[in-house]
Amino acid sequence: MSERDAHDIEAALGHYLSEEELRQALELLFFAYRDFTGEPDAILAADGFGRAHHRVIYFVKRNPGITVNSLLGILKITKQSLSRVLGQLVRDGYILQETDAQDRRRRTLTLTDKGNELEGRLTDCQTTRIGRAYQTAGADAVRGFKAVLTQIINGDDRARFTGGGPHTE
Amino acid sequence: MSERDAHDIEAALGHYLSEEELRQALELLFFAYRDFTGEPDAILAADGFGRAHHRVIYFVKRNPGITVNSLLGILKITKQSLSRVLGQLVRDGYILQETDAQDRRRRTLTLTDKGNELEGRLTDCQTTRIGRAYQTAGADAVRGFKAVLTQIINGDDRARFTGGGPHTE
DNA sequence: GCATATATGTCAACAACACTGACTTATTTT
DNA sequence: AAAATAAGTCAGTGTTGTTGACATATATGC
Repeated sequence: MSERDAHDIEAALGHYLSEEELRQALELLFFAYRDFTGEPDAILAADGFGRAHHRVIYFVKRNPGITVNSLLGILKITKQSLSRVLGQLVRDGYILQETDAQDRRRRTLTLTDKGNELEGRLTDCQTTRIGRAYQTAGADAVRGFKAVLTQIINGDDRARFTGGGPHTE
Repeated sequence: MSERDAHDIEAALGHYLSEEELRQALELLFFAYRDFTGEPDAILAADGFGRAHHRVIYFVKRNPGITVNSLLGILKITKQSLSRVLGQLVRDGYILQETDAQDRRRRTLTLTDKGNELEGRLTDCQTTRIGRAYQTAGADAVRGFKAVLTQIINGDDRARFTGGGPHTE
């Protein structure tokens, strides 16, 4: 069967979106994510950290006072995986961990000055890249970019982007 | 300083794109990529494979007869990292490796029937997700999605998406 | 008050996946 | 014949995820 035949059959079955079109999307996501994480990874490696540390620092910055459990909910990794990374960041003075006054079982997490400094350097890499892409592509494209990415995200986390600001539950 | 003041200062400095706007993009990429890779990861785990195997299978499917070196250029990992994964896939009968007739130093890679079957199952997960997102977001949004992602990709790989079909060099 | 649930932390073992560095073999190019 | 290229291999290391078992402190429900 030729490529042409395959396409005809696809169309006949009502597949408006060709396999080629969809595969292009897979590849865009692969290459974009690869390059998007490349620069921060290099900075982190210099401090002896990895991408997991970046994610923790980022979401603590975005959700000051977040609890360990909420962070686990965002990252969708195990407690033991987070513990190793979070423990390092607390020991090395990037994250401050305090007992919550309302519920003394909980530990609230906030960035120290040192943590804020590193977070800024890491995030700058990425916002600069995104900012350039946004400006080149234009405001209309940005709306489309956000609309499609929002739909790619599983329903339970999609609300983070359809409502107001960041939230943790 | 209030949030409002911060925004005013940002605007005064000519930052058309607010930090909030750009951080939202970072998060969209994080959550979308996390969920985008979640289902295939589960399928792969059942076969004793990981995400690295998926990438190899995918790009061999897309570039039949690709050489080891070209694959390294796409994945941007070391020869030793690829070797482990590729070796498994060849041994387990997912990928066929043949000496190139033109240049006998080269090994060309193609999927076996077994490899094609697995590739199909993995890609189906992802194209279904993307297809749904595309249909919900609409054709206009899809153009924006592609435009922004293309700009996020480093210049040397951007041409993959601005010209014709897939290529390997 | 006591039982239960929740939040957190920890120990141990394991696997996937990336890295560096050093080296070999076969083949092609100059 | 020498140099460059393509591929493969061996050894060691580090990050990041997993499972399973268990411990401690605190809060909540009856």
